[in-house]
Amino acid sequence: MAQEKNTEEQIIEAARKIFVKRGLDGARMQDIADEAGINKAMLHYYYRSKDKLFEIVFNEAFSKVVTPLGHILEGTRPIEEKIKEVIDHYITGISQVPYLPIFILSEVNQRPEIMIKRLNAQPSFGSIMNFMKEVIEAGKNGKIREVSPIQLFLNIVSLCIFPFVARPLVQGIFQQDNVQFDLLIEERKKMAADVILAWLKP
Amino acid sequence: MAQEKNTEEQIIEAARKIFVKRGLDGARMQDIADEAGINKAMLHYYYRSKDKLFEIVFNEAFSKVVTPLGHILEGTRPIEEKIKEVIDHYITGISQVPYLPIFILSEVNQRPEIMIKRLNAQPSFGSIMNFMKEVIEAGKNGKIREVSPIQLFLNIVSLCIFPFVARPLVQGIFQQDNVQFDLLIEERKKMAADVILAWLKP
DNA sequence: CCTTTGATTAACCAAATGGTTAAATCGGAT
DNA sequence: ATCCGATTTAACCATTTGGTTAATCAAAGG
Repeated sequence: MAQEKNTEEQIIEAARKIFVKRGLDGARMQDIADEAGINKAMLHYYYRSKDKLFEIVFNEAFSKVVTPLGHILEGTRPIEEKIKEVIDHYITGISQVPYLPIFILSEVNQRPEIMIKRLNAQPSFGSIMNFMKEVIEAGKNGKIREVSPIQLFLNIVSLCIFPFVARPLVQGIFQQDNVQFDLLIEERKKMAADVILAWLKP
Repeated sequence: MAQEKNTEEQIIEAARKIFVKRGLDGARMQDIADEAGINKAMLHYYYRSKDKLFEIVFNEAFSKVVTPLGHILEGTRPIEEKIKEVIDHYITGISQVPYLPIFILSEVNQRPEIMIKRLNAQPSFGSIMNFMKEVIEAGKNGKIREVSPIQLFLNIVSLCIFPFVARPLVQGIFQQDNVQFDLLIEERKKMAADVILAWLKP
């Protein structure tokens, strides 16, 4: 193990790894300690309890995956451009942390409470609401087909995230190795935008 | 609790409820026993171990959610009709068991092994392969745009399943109650097909 | 040096958990 | 009524697990 770093950050790194891989219920404090190469008591010395430690890891993951959705849709370019860019950026971003979406979705489905606080303390969804208005506007102006902005948003996120969440199934059913899967994801950056824009064409 | 039924089935029902809600790691044998209104030892009397019991519940869930994908695409009607129908049927089907997709995806991501056996013992994916050929054929004939059949398949499944998997997030972000969410799902039966068919238009 | 203070560890603890067992109970056949 | 196998239960067991504690270590300051 690469020691050297300060204990606090070592612990967080280890906790990230174990919690994300095994979930809150499946993770063992001892495993986190082992992963960090330290004594189990240190976990409690620095972070009180398993729940507290988990909260930190979860919030961090939530920020990486959900928050970008709030920001990335800002700007003043035409809506088609925005959509193209958000899809490309988002898939690229998730590719760096492909195991986070299923982690978040699993935990949020099992314990919706952990998300409530986070959403409230997260006013960045204002920009999503802006995007919604923009969609309605563009629909009325005939620039795009008139569609439900929520459904549009859901469609974009579905096409971007689902493949990562269903990865083992996809690879199992279509007998893909990791290289093939990465290629499939790469293709989707352009394709997902094509799908959405074809639908939006007035 | 409604007693009356034979113990074996009572246990399975209780196990379904607890495992699907809490996952393998989060589920407690005692909770299953309580839910079934029987002694914990009965679980082992009828089903040896927690893992064995879980396997039954998981396989059952897998059949309900994944297997239909293999069957529903059969038949000889034009491909656009098939897609429309598969989407409508599939969303309707999942609506009856909306908590199963996240259960399956969570478990499969945590323990891909449990899926491997199941996929091998499941030759019904032959019909998916048939569908793939059909897509390529239709592409060459100019009936639809030429697209990767795997991506098409993934797009369909993404649009159908993701909303159920992300339900707490969707309801949280857009402040929807259950009625509104059901409405959103109902809308998607037609909309998801529109999205796919607009993309496929040659 | 010695003391102090924060960091670290081994040992420990109580509760929870999956699983077992031996005894009790039930139900039908004789 | 009695026997016999299947079913059911309470009590028990070993292990795991999150968490605590008291002792040790190490560096800083005097």
